[in-house]
Amino acid sequence: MGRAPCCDKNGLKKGPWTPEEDQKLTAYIQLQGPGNWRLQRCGKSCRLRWTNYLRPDIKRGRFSFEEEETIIQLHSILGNKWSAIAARLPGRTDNEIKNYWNTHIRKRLLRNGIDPVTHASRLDLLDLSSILSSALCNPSSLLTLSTLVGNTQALLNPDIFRLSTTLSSLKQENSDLFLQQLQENQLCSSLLQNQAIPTLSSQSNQFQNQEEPIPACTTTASTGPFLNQTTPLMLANVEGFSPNTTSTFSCQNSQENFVPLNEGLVSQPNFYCNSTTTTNPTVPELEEYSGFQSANNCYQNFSIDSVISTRLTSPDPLNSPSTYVNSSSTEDDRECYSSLLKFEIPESFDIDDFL
DNA sequence: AAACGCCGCAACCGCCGAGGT
DNA sequence: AACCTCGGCGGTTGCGGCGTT
Repeated sequence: MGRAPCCDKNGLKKGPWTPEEDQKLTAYIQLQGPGNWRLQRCGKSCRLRWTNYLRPDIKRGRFSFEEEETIIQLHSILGNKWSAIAARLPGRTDNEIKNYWNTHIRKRLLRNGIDPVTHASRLDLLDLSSILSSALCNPSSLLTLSTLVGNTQALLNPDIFRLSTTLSSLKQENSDLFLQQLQENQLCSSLLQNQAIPTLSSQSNQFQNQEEPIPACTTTASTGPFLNQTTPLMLANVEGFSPNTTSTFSCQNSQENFVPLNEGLVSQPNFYCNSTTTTNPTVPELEEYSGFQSANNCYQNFSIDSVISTRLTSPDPLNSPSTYVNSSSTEDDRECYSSLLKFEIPESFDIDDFL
């Protein structure tokens, strides 16, 4: 206990590495191989520099969407075992994954109402706007939402409860009008057209029939803490976020039919928004990132995060940042949100009443 | 243009276990 | 058995870049 840092011994150099030092270390390792990390810096520093930066097989650049999903899935099983997670992500280091988790994924999970430690869905963390926007665009989810909220009173947020109950009653009282409004909407019309597209349904049959229980995970994740802790809530959420709904919405620049909502309500729409589809959205592109594609990816099948995260840029593994919507969004983001929420709200629906 | 604050990442720190003496 | 060294790991920090005011 309390041992002095190794770098304090012998006056070894600390701090950022210079290109010359990098060259030296690389040349040394190419000659001698890794190990015996005692050069002009402490062994630890040399080893870290090599494993985290100089190693030739390190993959540089942004994490791809698939990598992100893998990290989340593995984290739900392994916890903060970064080295174990890194071992399953070729070219990525534990340090890189750890940093990415702390700076990106963790925040995103929190925004989406998921505890990043337990991966449990927490309504008290969930952004109310997520629920509202999804519920409004998917009337079939209203009752599910109500059920979800009713079944989780321990976590109940009064705003969410009011939201769900009011939306449910709204749907029941004015279901014809409500559905008509949605169907007349351009985007929701495209939803109805796209529902018959087989490529989506082929790999997400478990979501098609909402009466059917989602099959148990067949991977090793089935025994992990994630499923045990989160399945009930996740199921409820997934029911509300059918892949059809997700695939329907896309970025369009047109502002027609857009009814501005309260700023807070549009801060976090729940649909992937690929920049490549801004003018001509296509189902395959959305499908690619929908999170429902991978049949053997257990986490994706259950992850609310997979469903409600909003991707704004193309997931080019090298250049594209994995940008997700948050409350401090840019103008571009807002433009995207605006088009995402191109529907009309029935007059009887009082937004202010929710807020 | 300058000041300020935020964010991301590289590097460091402290602890632990394995292996050697 | 006790001690030491080393490699490995997760947590934390500090600096530089960038955006905002």
